[in-house]
Amino acid sequence: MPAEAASSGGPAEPRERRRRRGRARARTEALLHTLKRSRRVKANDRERNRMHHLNAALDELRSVLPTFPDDTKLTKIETLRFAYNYIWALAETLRLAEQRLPPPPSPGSDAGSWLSSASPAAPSLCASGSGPSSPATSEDCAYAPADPLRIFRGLPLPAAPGAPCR
DNA sequence: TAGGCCATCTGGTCCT
DNA sequence: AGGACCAGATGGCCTA
Repeated sequence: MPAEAASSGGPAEPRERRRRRGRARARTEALLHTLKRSRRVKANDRERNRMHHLNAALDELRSVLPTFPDDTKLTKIETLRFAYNYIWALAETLRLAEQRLPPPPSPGSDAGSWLSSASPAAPSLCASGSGPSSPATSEDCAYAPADPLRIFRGLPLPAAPGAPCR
């Protein structure tokens, strides 16, 4: 190897060689750019896919929540809050029902043992961490039902009992 | 027109 | 190294 090649771009380097080196660098930079670009495009594709899956799961959740004929589609945040309160209300309903039931006939049976916990250990969605016995008390979760049977998504109690509140 | 909701892009971080 | 996850930014659409 000649001495001039060791020092990069020294004054002794022939012009032609410098030019070739510049072209090579430009080529690798362009290659790097396209590589980065294609990785980014692939990552975008995956991210889009991931969000589609997330939305599909959210749609599934919506589909099992009680809705009303003229109901508009729940937003994402509404769906999550509604589901949270719905689960809490169902668990509370079971708890109340269990309190009124006679003790199970066969003590050994574990049927119904899943009902025995006083209330669901509801994971709180709220930063303030409301207790398991009631859902949602923080500002973010301001949709806490006062009545366990009240399935709703955030508006005041219905005027008439039984009327769907939304 | 402002505000809410949403989809998408993007760069950073963590995990396998 | 590559993928998953996350949060911020941006722009479009819709409604009051």
